[in-house]
Amino acid sequence: MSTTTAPNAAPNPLRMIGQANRTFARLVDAPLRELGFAFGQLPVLVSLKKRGALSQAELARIAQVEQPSMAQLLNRMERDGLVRRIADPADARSRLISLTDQALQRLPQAKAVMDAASRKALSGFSKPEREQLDELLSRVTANLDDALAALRD
Amino acid sequence: MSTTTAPNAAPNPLRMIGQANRTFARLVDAPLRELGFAFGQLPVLVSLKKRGALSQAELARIAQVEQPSMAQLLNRMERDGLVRRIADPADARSRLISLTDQALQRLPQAKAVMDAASRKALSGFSKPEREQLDELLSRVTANLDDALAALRD
DNA sequence: GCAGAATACATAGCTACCTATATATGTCAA
DNA sequence: TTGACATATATAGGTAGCTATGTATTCTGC
Repeated sequence: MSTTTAPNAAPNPLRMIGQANRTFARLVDAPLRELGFAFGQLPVLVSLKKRGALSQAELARIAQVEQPSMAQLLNRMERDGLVRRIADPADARSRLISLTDQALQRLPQAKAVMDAASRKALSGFSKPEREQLDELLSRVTANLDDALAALRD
Repeated sequence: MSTTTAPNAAPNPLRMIGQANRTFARLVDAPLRELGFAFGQLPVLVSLKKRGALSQAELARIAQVEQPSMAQLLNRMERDGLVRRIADPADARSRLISLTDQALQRLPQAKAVMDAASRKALSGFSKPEREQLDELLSRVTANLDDALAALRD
């Protein structure tokens, strides 16, 4: 009946999800910071590398965060020399975001850090188990997205 | 080849975990706020109800957050009249945290909000699927905790 | 061709985490 | 019994998200 490892009885999956998320972020924080990056920036960096210059709105949609969250993230990234915002010739409201050379050069190392942490998170998982986890998690996120969308009516 | 629902190709489980966590928090945010509570407070509230007055350090351990995170959370909870800090007669460094009557009265409704959101998140899951998810997630969190502990040597 | 709706972004202010570091108290061993 | 270490909390400053709201531009229907 001891609870040395699990301080709380109920293994609520949402509690574990929150815990996993924070622990993962802590795990990659220091090595990413050494490279000049931060945890939340990776989806932006990867998308910009893959797809070239994008608008803030597109980046927010890709990263699935709200527009002000993306605006602030890009502010920090611009401040840190990872990203440039240049006026969109086709739309005066918008600016196109693109990677700096520095970001482009160091991105592979950052991806390696993320991949290594992901591998650690899934160590001991067979391929069917990984697939099972992906499937169950995507059903959870779909359910949650539906429930949130139902509120926004 | 359209990507209307999933804007990003790779179904990285850690990405989905982050997404699930944020969507869950957004889902319960408004109803909890209406009750005078917030998302991060629930582990504290539940623990204090179950186990009586506890120190800040114990609460941090239970909620699995760092001590300064818990200190700030308790500051906000005290400000909002949910919690009291009284000097620990046995240790002048410490203060014991306890629930106010207001928090105690409204807590059942807050738990109902959380439970309803959890049920939504897991809707369509059979009992074996829920158990599978719990098991896979607890292995992920254990792996991540181990990896983080390995850094702290 | 223009008024109103929609869109793109910015800003303000909040929660909830984190690391690093400081301060006060307790504990224990020489 | 006192000095060194350990423990409990506080503070400073940062990231990353959120809602609500404001402003500038574009689009659209009449």
